[in-house]
Amino acid sequence: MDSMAKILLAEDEPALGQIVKESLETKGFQVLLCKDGQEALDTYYQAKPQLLVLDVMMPKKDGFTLAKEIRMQDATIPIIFLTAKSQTQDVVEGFTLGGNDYLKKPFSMEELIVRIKNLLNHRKDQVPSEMSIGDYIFGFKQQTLTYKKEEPIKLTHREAHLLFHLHNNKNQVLDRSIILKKLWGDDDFFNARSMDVFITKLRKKLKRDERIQIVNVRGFGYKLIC
Amino acid sequence: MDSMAKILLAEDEPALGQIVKESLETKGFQVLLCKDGQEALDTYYQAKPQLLVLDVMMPKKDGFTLAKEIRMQDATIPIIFLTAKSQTQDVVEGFTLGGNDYLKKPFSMEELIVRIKNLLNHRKDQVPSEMSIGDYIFGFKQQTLTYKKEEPIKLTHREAHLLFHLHNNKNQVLDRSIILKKLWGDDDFFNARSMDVFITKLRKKLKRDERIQIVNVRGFGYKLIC
DNA sequence: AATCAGTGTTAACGAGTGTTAACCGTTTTG
DNA sequence: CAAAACGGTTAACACTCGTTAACACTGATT
Repeated sequence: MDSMAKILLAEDEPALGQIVKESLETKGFQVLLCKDGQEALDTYYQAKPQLLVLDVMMPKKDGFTLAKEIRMQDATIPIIFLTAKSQTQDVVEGFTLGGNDYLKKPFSMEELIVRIKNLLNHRKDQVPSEMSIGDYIFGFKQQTLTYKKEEPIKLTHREAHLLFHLHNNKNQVLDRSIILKKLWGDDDFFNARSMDVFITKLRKKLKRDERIQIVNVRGFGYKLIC
Repeated sequence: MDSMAKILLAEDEPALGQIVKESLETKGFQVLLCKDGQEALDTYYQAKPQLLVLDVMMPKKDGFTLAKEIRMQDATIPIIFLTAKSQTQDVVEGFTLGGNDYLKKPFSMEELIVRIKNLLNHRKDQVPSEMSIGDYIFGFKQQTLTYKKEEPIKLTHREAHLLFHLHNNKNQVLDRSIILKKLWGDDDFFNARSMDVFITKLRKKLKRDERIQIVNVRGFGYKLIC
């Protein structure tokens, strides 16, 4: 299984990229090495790898921006970020949940391999594609909400991710800034307002079961009650 | 209350499973014994237990993988892992946060029972979602006050928390500074006045049942009488 | 190339929530 | 009794959030 896995590696420093590529290949992975973010995005669409290893600082498109675009296409593909130690902790942490992980440079190859194997193996188990919310069934990967036996309601990427995090923290207050960093990568005024819009959209789509509520906690965040 | 608690026990070794099941049953728990991870997952969905005791090493689906899936459904259900001593410490520790705990095999039944009771009791303290105050039903989680069969009155976050603390200390004087520190994080002049405003608001919303009163104890705090 | 549908962002306005100030009566203190 | 302290209540205010709609961007289709 692992032996066939296709890995996309985006690293702008040629020497490092080559070493990592070769090391991974000796472990039986197929490695696609890209030297900048744009090339990585193109390669992603073309080759559909099972896992991404992205340098954060890259020409043309940085790792986070790239990751966000790819997450629009695939909500669950595991991503490992390679970060320089100068990278601030909190920015990185915003990305580490979900199918993500990160490694600080310099890192050992063993460590990278362990994490790759871990993400590839446990992936299927980590995100059970369907979860129940009240009388709804929420298909995260399918991006659908199904009320009892009715026609599934389609969710957009943002809606599905937002609901996913709310559900993971159901009956607890989920901090605005945590959601914003996870979904938008940053916490600024406009993102915050955008998020409010999606809360409205989710409330509409969830209103068939009145036991389910998304309650606001002023100044802190939202709480999914079910 | 505990006596009615449903516990899911997943343990692949039949002899051990049977012993634990019977021991817990003599303590008044209802025990659902499953012999592998897959069966446990099915049983979980069907029976909705209040607590899980999972062997880590099991056929079909190991305890950690199982726990992850169940956590997607319920982020707060307490889980106790049973681990062989060969299990490395650090792997186990990754799972001990949240509502989790673990026991190294071999373990004593007393120890298991203590931990079960501990987790079940703590949990109840954490979220007794509904409590009755006179003829009202106070939904703390839902932030509502329902008088008999009428339309629920909505409470704001502050109102709900304030009432929650008053109710937790009903018929006793609750010190001003304690509430202020818990709800406002600090005890200063302005917060104190703000709190008085909320007391007024609560009194209004509680006035349908005249047996309920929020009495001021000059210089000390408030007392909820019901 | 032009149009269209889907998605996400920005803007604008109104409603909800919490804080502060002001005024009042009551109780305590000197 | 007068002054001070305390608390009740209301209203004004500032800030946050809910909601709608317009707009921008992307891909797909014709």
